[in-house]
Amino acid sequence: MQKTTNSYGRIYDVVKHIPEGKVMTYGQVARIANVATPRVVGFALHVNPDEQHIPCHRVVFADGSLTQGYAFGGEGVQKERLLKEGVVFTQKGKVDLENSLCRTLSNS
DNA sequence: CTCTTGACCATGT
DNA sequence: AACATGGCCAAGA
Repeated sequence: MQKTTNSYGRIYDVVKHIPEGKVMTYGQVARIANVATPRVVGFALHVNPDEQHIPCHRVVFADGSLTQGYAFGGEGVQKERLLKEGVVFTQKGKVDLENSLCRTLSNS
């Protein structure tokens, strides 16, 4: 596993491994995927070659806010999707990182 | 090879 | 608290 495909392959693998009801920040994914900067993560998800198998909606900002600028299928759909998965949101419209942030994958 | 842009993050004002 | 700037790395033209 974790074959050294490209940095992208690692990103997709990590994102696909995000458990339901949990979310990860771009920086977190970048760190676990051994990617240089979170920008590459965002870029990788942007190309999104397997959107049906890559839950990019489970990837959020470090603040817990959702993707600004572009949605994978509509505006606000991401939030609806996360809510349906069991992710908790705050009154501020952000993800409750205290409860939904996946840190179990933190690879030392 | 060089320049620009990009689904970010942290800091400063 | 909100807005603006800098820095990081990679891919496209």
